[in-house]
Amino acid sequence: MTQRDAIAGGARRGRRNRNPGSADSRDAILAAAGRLFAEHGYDGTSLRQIAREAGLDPAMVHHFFKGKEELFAQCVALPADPAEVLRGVGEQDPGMRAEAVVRAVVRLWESPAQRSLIAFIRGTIGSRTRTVLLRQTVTRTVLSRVMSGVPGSPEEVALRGNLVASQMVGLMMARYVVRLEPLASLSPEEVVALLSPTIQRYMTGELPTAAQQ
Amino acid sequence: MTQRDAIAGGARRGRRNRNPGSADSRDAILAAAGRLFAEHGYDGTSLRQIAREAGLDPAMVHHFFKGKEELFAQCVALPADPAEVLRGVGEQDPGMRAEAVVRAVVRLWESPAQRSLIAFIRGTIGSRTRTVLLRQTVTRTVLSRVMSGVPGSPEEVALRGNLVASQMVGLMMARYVVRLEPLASLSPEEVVALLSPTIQRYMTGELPTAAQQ
DNA sequence: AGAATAATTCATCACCTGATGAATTAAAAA
DNA sequence: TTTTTAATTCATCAGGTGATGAATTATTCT
Repeated sequence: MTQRDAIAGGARRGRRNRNPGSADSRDAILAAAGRLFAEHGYDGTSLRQIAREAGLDPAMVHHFFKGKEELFAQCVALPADPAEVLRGVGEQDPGMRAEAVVRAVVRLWESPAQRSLIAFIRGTIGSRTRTVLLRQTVTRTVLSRVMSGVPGSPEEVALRGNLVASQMVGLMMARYVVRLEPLASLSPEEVVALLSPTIQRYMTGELPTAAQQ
Repeated sequence: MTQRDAIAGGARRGRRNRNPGSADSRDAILAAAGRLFAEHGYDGTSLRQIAREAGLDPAMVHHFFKGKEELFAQCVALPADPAEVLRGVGEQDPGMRAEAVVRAVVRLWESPAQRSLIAFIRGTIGSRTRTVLLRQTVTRTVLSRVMSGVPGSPEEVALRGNLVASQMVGLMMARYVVRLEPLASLSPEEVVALLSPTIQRYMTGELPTAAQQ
């Protein structure tokens, strides 16, 4: 009598005899992990919570993923290819590029990738070592595309890129992470209209220097 | 022979016979906790790490503080009284207030409170529940002061406040948390000069609306 | 001097964490 | 059909976590 007593709470062992219509266990884990990472951050989320949320045994997580780090990476790596999100932006004339940049970023954050992005932010900001990775990603893959072709010395362009990044990061934090109202409820186009002038000034406008005492 | 063998590694029990010039243990704990919370966030920092960093027994933490939550609160609550930091800003004419606002914020972040502020950010962003607290703090105690006396309907002023917050939050993240270069190395006055026009426009300038269609 | 109080260490507790390996069962491949 | 592979559960490990209570020693109060 190897068969378990059906009345005893524990689920039967072994492979399930059918996928009852719903998604794969692997996807269930990814979905649950995405929600929880986005809500409680990396350290604040345990594999057992994820398994419980997905209705599975904790060991399944290790069966499908090498460990917590890999699961987090899988949850967070998908959001979007920067090259894809910023497609066409680099070819726009720098003097009119701001609107395209803001629109691309807002589009991305309105997409289903939003949860992964929030998880990424929460998981990344929480640790200094992970923050280094964020900085490299931002400068090498995002800013290089956004700022390509902008006139000026390399240092000046780098500074302009930093300013652009500061406003865009602030937008993401305020609108999507902290959810300040009424900013969080604005339509995408309203956001584009409100921020584009700032971004354009940072990219190609006049940059004031510090007043000499 | 209740006395411990001096050769055995363990330190002698009981109260230390003198403060050898250095700071109190309580302060050592606060200092170590501040550093570690700022570096690894709330969940990523353990009481044992803090005690080790401070050169003390882990039980000391519970002797001086009720628990981890209270220690974090003590580390993070001190940074600054918003009323103090923004002293005088509210009385400035709204049409010329931006510079004062940016300068006050940058001054605060250049002060010794910086570590606590970073710890606060790291600890707060990591969790959704804590983020709610951040939102209330920002809107009720900071924005209300910054935006007092700005003309316009309440909704419009709230939106302007959100925009100001988005740029200031972005500045803090980019310059102090992520440390984008060259922005992180600029002098305070250069930062003030670069950001003030944006802040002023958000506070009292023209706000473009979304283009129809 | 004696009593009260504060600082310090130690030995634990109960719990949670990520991880591993074996056993069991179904599906897929041969 | 037989074999192989994949999915699932269980029992468990070693270690870290926050927390507590008692024992020990010094300082301070009376």
